[in-house]
This record gives sequence, structure tokens and C-alpha cells, in this order.
Amino acid sequence: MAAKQFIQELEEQRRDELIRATYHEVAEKGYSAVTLQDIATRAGVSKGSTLYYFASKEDLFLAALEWMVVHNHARIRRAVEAVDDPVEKVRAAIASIFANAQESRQFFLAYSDFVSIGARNKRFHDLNARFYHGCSGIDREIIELGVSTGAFRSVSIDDASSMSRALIDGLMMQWFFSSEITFEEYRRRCERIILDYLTV
Amino acid sequence: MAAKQFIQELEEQRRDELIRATYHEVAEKGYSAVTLQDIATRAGVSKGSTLYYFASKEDLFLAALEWMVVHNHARIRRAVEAVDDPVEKVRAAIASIFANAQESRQFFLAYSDFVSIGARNKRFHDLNARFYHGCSGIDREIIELGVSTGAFRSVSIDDASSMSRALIDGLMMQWFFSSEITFEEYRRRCERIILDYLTV
DNA sequence: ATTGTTTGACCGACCGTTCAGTTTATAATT
DNA sequence: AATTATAAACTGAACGGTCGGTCAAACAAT
Repeated sequence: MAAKQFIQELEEQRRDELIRATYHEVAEKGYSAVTLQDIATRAGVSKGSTLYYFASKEDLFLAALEWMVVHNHARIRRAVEAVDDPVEKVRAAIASIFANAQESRQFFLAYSDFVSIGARNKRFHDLNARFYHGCSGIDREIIELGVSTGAFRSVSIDDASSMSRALIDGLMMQWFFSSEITFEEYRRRCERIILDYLTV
Repeated sequence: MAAKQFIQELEEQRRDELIRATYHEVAEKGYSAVTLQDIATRAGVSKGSTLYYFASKEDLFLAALEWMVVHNHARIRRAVEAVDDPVEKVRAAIASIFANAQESRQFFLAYSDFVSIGARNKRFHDLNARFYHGCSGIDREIIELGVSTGAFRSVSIDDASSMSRALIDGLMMQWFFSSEITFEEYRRRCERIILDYLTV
């Protein structure tokens, strides 16, 4: 049993390696430019092996998207839960999202690809839609907490969470395409605008 | 000369047909799924002809991106210039952007592809960056006008235009991936949030 | 006849997927 | 303990198909 458990862990580890390799390859080259050979080479296995663990290229990429979104969300959530005050929660979420230019860049690169695939592929679209809500880290609960404690003005909760999410996504894209100001400045701008909108 | 002029117009027309065909094909199938044959067929010419007018697939796609962005921007600009009051200008821009769900969908589909290409291809990136500023239609001049006439509160002009643009992009994406509320409701939400942020 | 335009067959490269077979690890048997 | 059997893990060659780009020939216009 212990052996079997061990085997399963190894298997899980292999899958994880392949998923990480996929993520990095997609971030680097873009979805359609990445070949199974690229991924296999990066993960240190053969092309045949990758299709031993994932039935198809699409399955592997789908797993990579899920992995990427789940990990990202978990990271932000941890940062948010570390503080109590609703304003600080918002600050923590934004700080977490704009923590590292290099990582944000990678995430944006991979995610923009998955968005454009999700626009036409039902499986990717559904996965995107499933993870979209609250994925900014500034969830409904935070807004509700802020309103109930009087820290936020009582703007519609839907508007507030929609606004936060949209602003983060939109500013990420601006940062990516216009190199006028620094990543750090975009972080400050994001915090400023969102808190300006939320607070009294 | 008249004949030559006529020829040139015909040539220009061919190029335009190819560009439109490219735009529609990309919106439908996605950049990497579209083949030169697809475009040629839609435009009613042969693949060879396509490459007679555009040196490469990349050149054609680049022209399509430029066409798409320029036309979109011009359309919004016309709507904005039709009214005088800064608040009405903002309303007009948003109304123009959220005018037609079908067209917005097409635009989003094509543009999301070009974004992900622009993330790695310098030519596409540069084109994106060049057209990015003021492309939301809520340009700096509108903000300045609003502030000077007292219609807007004197928030930083950079923040205000950044915010408008980001919100429009972000809400478009939300609309695309979460079908909870209608396109029309997203339009209203967009207007509400932006004007709430801009006005006193 | 010359120049410009159009075509479709063709080439070479590429890539996802399959598969027959090898290696490795575990279990069974002697 | 040594050997064999069995299944899982893994490999790389090969296949079938696609696609961007080339080109020689055909066609049209002046």
C-alpha cells in the first residue's frame, strides 16, 4: 500500500512537472507556438510520455490553465486573509497581484493566450468562466465587510467587485502595452483608484 | 493618369477586401486557426493572389489589426464629437463602445487574439502600443474639459483616463466570460462606475 | 509585346497522435 | 535468493495531415 501510495505520488509529480512545463512554455512562446516536444523536453521526458499522462494536447493545456488560476487565486487569498481591516484587505490583494513584475508578466502572457482560446473553445471558456468570479481577490465578502464596517461607501456590491476586477485586468494590460510608467506606479495607481472608488 | 488612378483604387479595394476577410476570419476562428486559404476563399480570390498583395501572412494580419483599431477608434470619435458636454461625451463614448453586442463580440474575439500575439511579436506589440493611448475614446482632452468646466472632480488626468480605459476593457472581458447579466446591463454598469468616479 | 495580375499545383517543414517495442519495477514462483 | 512473469512507464520512429510560401504558366490590359 505504501508502495502504491508512493507510485501515485510519483505519478502526480510527473503530471505536475508537465503542467508547470506547459505553463512556462505557453508564457514564453504562446499557446499555438508551443509543441508537445517543447513541453516534453522542458519536463525532461519524451513526447510519448506526455501523451501517456494526458490524453491530448488540449487536456494538458486545460490542466495547465486550471493549475495557473488556482495557484494564483490561492496566493492572493492568503495575503488577504492575513489582515483584518477591509481597506487593508484590498491593499493586500492589490499588493499581492502587483507583487512581482516578472511573475505578473508571465501570468499575463499565459493568461492572455488562454483568454483568446477560451473565446472559441467551450472547455476553456467554461474553465475561465468558472474561475472568473472573485478571482481578483477583492471578493464580495470584502466589499460587504467594508460596507458594514463603514469603511466603504455603500455603492452596489456588484458594481464594486466588478469595478475592482475590471480595473486590475485593465491596468495589467495597460502596463503590458505601454511602458511609460513602471509596474510599481501601476500598482499605486490601481490602489489609488479602487480605494478612491470604494471609500467614503 | 485617370486610368492609373483607377487601377490603384482597384488595388486598394482588393487589399481592403483581404483585410476585412482577415478580420472576420480571425474573429471567427482565431489567429492561428486561420489559414491563408480561408482568407482567400472568403475574399473570393486565390491563395496566390493573397500573397501577391501582402508579402506574408504576418503582414496581412498586421494590416488587419491596424484597420480594425483605426476604424473602431474613428467610430467612437465621431460619437464623442457629436456632443459638447463632457459628461455627455463620456456617455457617448461608452454608448458607442457598447452599442452592439454582436459587433463587440467580434471585436473582442479578434482583439484578444491580437493581444496575445502582441505579447510576443514585436511588430504587433508596437502597433498595439501605438494605438493604445486614447483608444477608449475617453481621451485626455475630454477629462481636461470636464475638469475645467467643473463637471468632473479634479482627479489626476492620468488616473482618470487610465481608469476609463481599464474599466471598459475589463468589463468587456467580464461580459464575455460571465453570462450572468446582459450586455446592456454591462453598458449601464460601465457608465455608472466611470461617471461615479469622474463626477463630483 | 510588355507589363501587371491571377491561379493552383507543388515543396518543404512541422506537428499531434499512434504504436510497436524497450525498459523498469513489482509480484509471484521456485 | 534467484528467477520468472506481469504490468506499468516510457520511448522514438513513423504516419497522416496541414499550411505558409514559391513558381511557372496562364490571362488580361494597354
